[in-house]
Amino acid sequence: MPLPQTEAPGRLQAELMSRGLRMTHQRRTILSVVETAKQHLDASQILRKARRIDPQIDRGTVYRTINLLKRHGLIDELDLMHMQGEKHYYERRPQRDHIHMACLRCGKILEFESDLFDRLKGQIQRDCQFHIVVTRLEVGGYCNQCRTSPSA
Amino acid sequence: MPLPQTEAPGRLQAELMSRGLRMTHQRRTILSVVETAKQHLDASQILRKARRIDPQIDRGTVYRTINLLKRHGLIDELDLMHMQGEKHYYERRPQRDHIHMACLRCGKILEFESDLFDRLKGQIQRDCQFHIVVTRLEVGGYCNQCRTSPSA
DNA sequence: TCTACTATTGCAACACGGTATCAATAAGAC
DNA sequence: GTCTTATTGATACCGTGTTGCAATAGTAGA
Repeated sequence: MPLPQTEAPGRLQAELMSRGLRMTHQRRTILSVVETAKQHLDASQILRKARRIDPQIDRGTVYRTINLLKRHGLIDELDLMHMQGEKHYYERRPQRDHIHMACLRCGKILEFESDLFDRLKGQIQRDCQFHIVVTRLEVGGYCNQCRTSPSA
Repeated sequence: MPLPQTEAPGRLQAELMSRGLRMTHQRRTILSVVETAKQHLDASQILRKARRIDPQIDRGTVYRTINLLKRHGLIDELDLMHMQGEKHYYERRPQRDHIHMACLRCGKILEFESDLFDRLKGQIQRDCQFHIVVTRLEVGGYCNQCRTSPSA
């Protein structure tokens, strides 16, 4: 059951098309999965969700599309402190960078935006004369519940 | 050619012994490699260097020792923006956290300490009520030379 | 120094994320 | 519709990291 071709293209799809890339229905499917994701997905989760829409989709195509989106700066790759295995997680690149905090006990992922973080990036650019393309700040530790709950 | 048993134990070795762990000569060898490393090493580099000292050392032992050091908070694991493959790099945990900057063109790794970073961590602990165990701030971009050199 | 206990090792097989190759297919321009 | 060529699916492959198990070797205690 392919996506209806008439569907209003999401931002990712519009971005890729404006860059002159071919919009295959496999790509459309994968983009819609990434675009509507409620949490951070890894490659195999993206594949699974994409196959619910188009069961023929291949693993390789998912990896190739992820790389395409990465190269175009449309998604960010996260490790989330490698809490389970060595997989990577993806999210649409946000307007403003944020920090990911992973609770080492319950596995919850928290996000946090901060002026200090923005200023720190400015400092890096200035003091190190380093032109920043992408940043990744991940923090491992214990969230409020896990810190304070009985058997912590 | 095993390390002389009389060698003054490094800090890593002393730490592990003080925690009551068995000090095998394989561990001593691996610790000495990690401790004397001039740059960030990945697991297979650690194995190669360790085998120059003790050719019998097994890959599994290297991974087990790395995990041991990680669990005890004695080394930090880095991704260095996955510039080549999915391997991880290791370094002794420093007194003060620092930022890693990876040049996407020449591959150079720069390190940077910053008060702003320290303050940001404080803010995270306070505002998010999150108890920080480990942080990793990695930045990908272009270093000064690569930004300004002709064919950049 | 010897003994006994058990953590640790080497080995080999495995799990898994991700990549490469290549013929077949299908976007999209004309 | 036709043609060009980017993209796909299939498959084999690579490298990192893990696991199970019998053999080995630290270490504590006598």
